[in-house]
Amino acid sequence: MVADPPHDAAALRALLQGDVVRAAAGLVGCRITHGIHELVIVETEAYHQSESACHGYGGHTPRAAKLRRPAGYSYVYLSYGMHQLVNVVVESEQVAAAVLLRGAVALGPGYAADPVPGQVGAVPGPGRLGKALQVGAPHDGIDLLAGGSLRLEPADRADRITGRELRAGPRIGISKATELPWRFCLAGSKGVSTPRL
DNA sequence: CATGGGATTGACT
DNA sequence: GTCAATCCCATGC
Repeated sequence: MVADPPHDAAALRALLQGDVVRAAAGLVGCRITHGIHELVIVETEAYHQSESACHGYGGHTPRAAKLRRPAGYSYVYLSYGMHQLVNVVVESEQVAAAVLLRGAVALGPGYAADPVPGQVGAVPGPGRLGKALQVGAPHDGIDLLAGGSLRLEPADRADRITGRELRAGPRIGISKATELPWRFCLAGSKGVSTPRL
């Protein structure tokens, strides 16, 4: 499997409006920015209401409603009482689905722009990603495609992600629907959490 | 209304 | 490898 992230805003929006699994694969290589904090996404997981590991599984609960936002909105929630996990809501408002951002490589102040092997600024793990981005509860429900302070951006050609090897495997830290290979990561990136694929 | 289990991580044995 | 920290929310009485 080869990484092929969108390189312009229209392609990014179209990706997010489509299938959640393809969106998860396509977000690897895209950037997420919050003020001066800028990350290249290197690991993601797909979650869909049709499978039991998803927060939107099994009906219309308050939590599930957060996954039924328009494509491109954020879903940020507290895990284990201490980690802010960042998701990008995808597909339509009729469907509860989102992509969890699990790993990244930091750009910007103090970091070297080197998303692939040997890099500085690795941000492996969803908890670390939320912290590196400095997001929390106030950032839940934000339109990430609206050009605000917290925003999702297409892949930058300079990052040289397109064409690199993308690996798929089972999702991490869940006990249900573990058979689905819905975790995606950029091979060889130190921004990928353990266990590496 | 009370309870228990996480889409985790870092420190410690 | 094991464990605690810490809180939202789904589930069950």
